[in-house]
Amino acid sequence: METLDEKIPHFIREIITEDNQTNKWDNRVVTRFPPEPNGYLHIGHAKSICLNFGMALEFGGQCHLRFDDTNPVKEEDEYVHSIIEDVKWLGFDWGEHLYYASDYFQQMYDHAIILIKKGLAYVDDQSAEEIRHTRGTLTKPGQNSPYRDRSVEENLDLFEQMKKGEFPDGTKVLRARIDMTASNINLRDPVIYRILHAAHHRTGDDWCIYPMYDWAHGLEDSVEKITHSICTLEFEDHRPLYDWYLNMLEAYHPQQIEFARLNLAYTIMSKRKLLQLVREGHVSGWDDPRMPTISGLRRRGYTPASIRNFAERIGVAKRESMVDMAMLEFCIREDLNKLAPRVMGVLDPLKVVITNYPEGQMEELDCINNPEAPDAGSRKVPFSRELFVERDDFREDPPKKFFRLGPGREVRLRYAYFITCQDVVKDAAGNITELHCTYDPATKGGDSPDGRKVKGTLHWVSAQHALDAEVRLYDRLFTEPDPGAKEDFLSLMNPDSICVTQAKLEPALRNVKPGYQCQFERKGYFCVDKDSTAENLIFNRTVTLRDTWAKIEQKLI
RNA sequence: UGGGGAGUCGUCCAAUGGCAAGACAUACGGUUCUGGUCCGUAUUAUCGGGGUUCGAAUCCCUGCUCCCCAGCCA
Repeated sequence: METLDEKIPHFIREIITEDNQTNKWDNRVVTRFPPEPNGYLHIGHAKSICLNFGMALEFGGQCHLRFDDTNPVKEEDEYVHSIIEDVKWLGFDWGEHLYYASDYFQQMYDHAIILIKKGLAYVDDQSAEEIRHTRGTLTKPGQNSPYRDRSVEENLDLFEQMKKGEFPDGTKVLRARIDMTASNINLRDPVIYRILHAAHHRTGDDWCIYPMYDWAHGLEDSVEKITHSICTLEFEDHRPLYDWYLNMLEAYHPQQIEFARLNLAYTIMSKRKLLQLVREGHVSGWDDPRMPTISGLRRRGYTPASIRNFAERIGVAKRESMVDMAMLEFCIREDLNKLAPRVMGVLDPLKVVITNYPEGQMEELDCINNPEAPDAGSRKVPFSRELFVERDDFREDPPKKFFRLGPGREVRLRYAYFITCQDVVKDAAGNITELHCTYDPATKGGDSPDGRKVKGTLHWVSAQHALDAEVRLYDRLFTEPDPGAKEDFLSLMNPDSICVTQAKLEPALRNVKPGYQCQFERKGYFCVDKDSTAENLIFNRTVTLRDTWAKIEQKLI
């Protein structure tokens, strides 16, 4: 597995290095990636995955994949499968260490009993609403529950009855007995167990009480002997609770470390909102190529290495930030530039007739597959009298610095010939339908023996040999940098986030299969979509090439 | 406004009292049969105010701004 050579220093790397020096964990490094299976993984999770697996790899440790499945009403098997697939695809290996929080339900229950016996937990009969009211506010302390001082025996008995299903949902909870006046709200007698008569995707109807995150998570980390429990910033003020539980239980006690989650401009990272996009059909699914999900990026043509490199480049810190999409795009271009074979495809075809080229003649021209990879060799591409070029490569009235085709202008057809535009053919409405050009037979292959220079080189395909294909061009999903900040984020969706065109491709692409990636010269990197068939080729544009001309043109306007 | 965090180029992110670095982006130039790639050059930053120090992004004081927390979600 290849990732960036340069390791950018960050505080977590530093902590682990220091822990190893001081022998804090007997030189063990055990991390974990603990997703809740209630949605598909996104690029923000990729950052966490790369961090957790990356640290384990770098320090010769181990990273566990653990499903934090403590809430049966939101979790589904489909999600665990997608998560497994995505983490694997990113290139990481958890070995034997695939775990589920639900595997620890009995242990968690046993530990709860220990807590009760220590007088540190009690069964509360208050309703959710009452609990909310007595919790106090940010500035006002809470009040003790009237059930707070039940005897250990009564708590034990009630808790057992809760487990046996003798109470309906919401009628009782088990709470930690900490401090209702704590300035940290998480410490105001947090709920440990709630009653939920719901089928769990793995344990079925075995349980009708389910542990809350804070109770479950520390215990999971503890039984797995995690050393560094890395999570995001919003759990910072849960750490005192994490520590309290483990201390009271006198259990093995990992160190929780928080870092800033990834925010990417012009997209959203909230699972809830992503789910909404899927459920309401604003996108085609979790793997819609416009989605910031791992599966969406994969379908879009992003490679695992590009995502890992991205994760390394953006670094790890505690300050909230918004990463530029340009960074991600740079990473995928960088990777695909080395790997992707070049091919010619015309996205918006304009017919060109080479008037002095013999009718019925065809020749096969040598084209280099990848100038970045000499070993990739070359291929033959058919050339004939009628071709397609990109409509945008011709201007009837060329602006300044436009090097492409225009009336009377000469350009090179890549690997083919120099051609000169002689005539512009239009329909009754004035639309350009065809260009009549002449070619210089002496320039075969694309070089002029007389040393004549030409400023533009165009890609092309032979009309009679061309393949038809559907090409899907993607743009950012939202029109504003931080759509997630608005509740009404749907109104910020980019109406042009997908644009479908009928393209003409060189025939070598006839048998490509889903997942195949290439560069359409001068246009961008593309991959064959999973819905593509031999009869109906479908390509997704992964990312455009850097486009200097577009910038120049932008400035002219 | 109680508690917990965070403020360094446009965007990410380094520096651990000793020359404010790198990447992306941007601009310009070179190379080029992709206006791609590659190469070179350049621009731009320590939240404000005090203090300590020979020396402060870093330490102290003070102010400001931003983020998170009042689920029987994670």
